[in-house]
Amino acid sequence: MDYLDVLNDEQRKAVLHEGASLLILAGAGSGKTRVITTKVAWLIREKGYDPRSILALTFTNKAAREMSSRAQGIEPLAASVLMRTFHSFGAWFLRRNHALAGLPAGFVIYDDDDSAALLSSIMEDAPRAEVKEAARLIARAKDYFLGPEDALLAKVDHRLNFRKLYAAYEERLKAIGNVDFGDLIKKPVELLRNNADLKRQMQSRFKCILVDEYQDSNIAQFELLKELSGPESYVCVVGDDDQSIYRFRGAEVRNILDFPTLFDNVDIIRLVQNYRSTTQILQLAGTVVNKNKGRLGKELVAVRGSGKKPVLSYVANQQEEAVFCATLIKGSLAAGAQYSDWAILYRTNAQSQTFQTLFTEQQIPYQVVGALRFYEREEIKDALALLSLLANPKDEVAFRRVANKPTRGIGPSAMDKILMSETLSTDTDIPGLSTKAKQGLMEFIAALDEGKKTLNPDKTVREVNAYMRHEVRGSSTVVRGSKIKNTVRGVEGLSKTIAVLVNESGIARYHVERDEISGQDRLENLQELANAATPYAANMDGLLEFLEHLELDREAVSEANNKILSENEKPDLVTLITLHNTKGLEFPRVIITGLEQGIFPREDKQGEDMEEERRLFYVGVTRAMNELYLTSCRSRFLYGRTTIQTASVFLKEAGMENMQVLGSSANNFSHYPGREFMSTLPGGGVPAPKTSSDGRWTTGNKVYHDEMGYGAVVAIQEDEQDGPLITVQFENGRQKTFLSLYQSKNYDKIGSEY
DNA sequence: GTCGCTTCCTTTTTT
DNA sequence: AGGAAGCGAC
Repeated sequence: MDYLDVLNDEQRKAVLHEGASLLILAGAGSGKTRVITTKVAWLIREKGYDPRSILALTFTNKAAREMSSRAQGIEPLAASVLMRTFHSFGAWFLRRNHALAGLPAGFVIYDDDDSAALLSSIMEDAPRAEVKEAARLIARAKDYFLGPEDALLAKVDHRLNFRKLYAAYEERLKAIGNVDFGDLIKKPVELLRNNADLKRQMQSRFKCILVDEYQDSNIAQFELLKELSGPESYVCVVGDDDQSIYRFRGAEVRNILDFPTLFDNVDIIRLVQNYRSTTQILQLAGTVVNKNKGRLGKELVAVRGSGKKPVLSYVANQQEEAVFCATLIKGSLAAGAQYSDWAILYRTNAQSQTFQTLFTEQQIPYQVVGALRFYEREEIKDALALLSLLANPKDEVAFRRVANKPTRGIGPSAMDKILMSETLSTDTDIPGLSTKAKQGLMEFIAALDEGKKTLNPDKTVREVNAYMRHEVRGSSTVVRGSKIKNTVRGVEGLSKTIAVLVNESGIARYHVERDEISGQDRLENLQELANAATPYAANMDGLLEFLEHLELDREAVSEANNKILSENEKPDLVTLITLHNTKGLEFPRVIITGLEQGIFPREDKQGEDMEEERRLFYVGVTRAMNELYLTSCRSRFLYGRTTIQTASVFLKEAGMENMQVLGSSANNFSHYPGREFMSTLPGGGVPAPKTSSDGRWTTGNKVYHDEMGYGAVVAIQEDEQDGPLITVQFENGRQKTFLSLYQSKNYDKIGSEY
C-alpha cells in the first residue's frame, strides 16, 4: 500500500472515496494528476475493477498520455484503461457504431478549416470572414448541444438565416458522410439517447468514469457524461473553477459549479495544499484571481517556503524582451540551471517568432509547443485530402481541394458539375462536361486508383497496426529525404500509399515547381508525412487510424519524428508556449511575456471574458515552481507598425508589493483616470514630460476628439517624413496616433489620424 | 480557365 | 509585414 503513503490526507480521501459521485476541487499544483492516477491504480488493484471498465477523459492528448503513463507506473494493468480526450473517445465510439450513427465506415473527421470550406460552398460568394464566423457559430451551437431545430439556438445566433445555414450545412455533411469536431461529442449523445441497447451496453462496460479538467467541459460533453453514466456508475470529476480558460470554445463553468445538483449523491473533496510554487508566487497569483467575482473561492495553502520575489521587467520592445529572456536563461546556466528549467509564456502564437529568431542567433536550444502548424501547411493538407478521398470518395471538400491541383482543366464550373453527379467514377457520364475536364478527371481518378492499389484489401485488425507501430518507430527504415528531389519515397506500410498518391497526382511536382526554394521544403514536409505514416498498416483500417490520429492530435506527426531523432535522451530545451497550452504543466522558472493592454489581456475583453483572461494569467503564474518573471514592452511592432503599448492591468492587480520591478514604464495606464496615477506605477512613475519638436504638444496634454471623446497625450515620436506623431490615450480605452499638424491652438481638438 | 498584379485585411486562445 | 482574395489580361 506504499503508493498511498505519499499522499496527504485530502488526497488519500479522494483516492479511497467510494459511493456514487465525487467532485474533486483541485487547486493549481495540488497533486491532482497524482490523485487520479493513484485512484485508477487503486480501483484496479484493491477494488478489483477490470481496467477495461474504467474510462478516463481529458481535454488534451498530452494530458491523456501523461495520465496513462503515470497510472501504468503505479499499476501496469492501467495500460488497458481507456484514457482519451473527449473528442478521441467520441471518434472511437462513432467508429465502432458508425452504422447506427448513419455514417459510412470510412467517415473522415473535418477540422475547422474543412468545415469552413464546406460552408463556403454553401454560402456561395460570401466574404471569408463571414464564412469563418458562421463556422465558428455552428461549432459553438454543437458545443451547446443545439441542433438547427432547437428553440434555444437563438442563444448562439438569433438570425433566422443562421438556422437555415446550419441546417444546410448539416445536410451537406450528412450527404458527404463525414463529421466535424462538434459531431464527435454531439452524435454519440444522440446515438445513446435513441438506442437503449447501446446505452445499456456502454453503461455496463464503463463502471467508472473519471474526467479531468472538468471546468473546461462544455454542455455537449456534460450530456455525454450523463448518457454514459448509469445508476451503477461511479463518476469522479476533477477540476478548478479558477483555471477555466476555454469559455471561447463553449466551455461552461456551470458544469463544475452545479455538479453537486446535476449528479446524484455527490461528495466534494477540496485539494488546497500547493506543492508546486513558492509562497511569493502563490501570493501574486491569488491576489489577481481574487478580483474575479464568479468563483467558488478558495485559498491555496503554500507548502513550500517563501522563495524569491517575482520580478517585473519593463523593456523597450519585443526584441529587448527576447534579449531579457535570453540573458536570464544564459545567466542561470552558470548557477546550475538547465535550459529545460525555463518556459516562456505568451498570449498568442505569433509572439513566439521574436524569441525563435533571437534564440537561434544566440544558440539557445528551444522547443515550440503547440504552434507547430505542420498539419495546416498547404502541401500536407493536399496529401491528406488525397488520403481522405480513398477513405471516403464522397468527400467533396477534399475533392475540391485537390482535383485541379496541378491544373488539369477542372475549373470551378466543371468541379460543380462533377460534384452534382453521385459518385466519383470515370464511367459516370457527366452531362455538360468539357472533353478537357473529362480527360483531367480521368487522370485524377487514375492517380487515386494507383494509391488504392497500395492498400491491402484484407481487413487487418488494429492489433497488427499497433504492433507495426511499435516495431517500426525508432528503427532505421524511415526515409529522411529523397535524393531525387521531386518525388516522395515510401518504404513500408501506409507511407507507400502517400508516396504513390502525391507522386501520381502530381501534387509533389506541383509544389516543387511552383517555387524553387520553398518547393524543396514542401517536398521534405511531404516526405515527413510519409515517414510518419510508415508504422500504419497499408489497408483501410490503417488509413483511417492514421487520418484520425492526425486530425485529433495535431502534434502527432512532428512528435513521431522527434522521437526517432532523439531516441531515449531527453533534449535540454527551453519551452516556448502559449498560456493556454501550459495547463497541467510546471516549470522551475517561468517568464510571462507581453503583459500589455491589448495583448494580455486583449483589449476587447470585458465582464465574463475579462474574468477568463484573469484566470489565464492565474494559470500562467501558477505554472512556476521557483522563479517567476513578468515582462512588459513599452512599444511593440504590430500589424506592420510600431505601436506604443500600455502596461497590462494585471500588473496593477497583482500588487506592486508582490514584485520587484526592473526598468521603468513610460506608459500610461488606460484604466486610470488621469496622470496623477502614473506616480503610483510600479517602477517609478512619471517619465519626464516630453514636448514635440514643433512645440505644439507635451505629454499629459488633455485633448478632445469628435469620435473618441476625451483623452491625454501619452507619447510623442518624431517621424522623418511626417514630423511629430502624437499618441493619445482616450477615456474609452482606445489608443490612437495622430499627426501633429492638425491640432487647434487650445488643444481641444486633434486632427487627422496617423 | 489560368496567370499575375493590386488591394485590403489581418491576429486570439484549441479539441 | 505578409497573405489572401479580387480583378483584369492572355
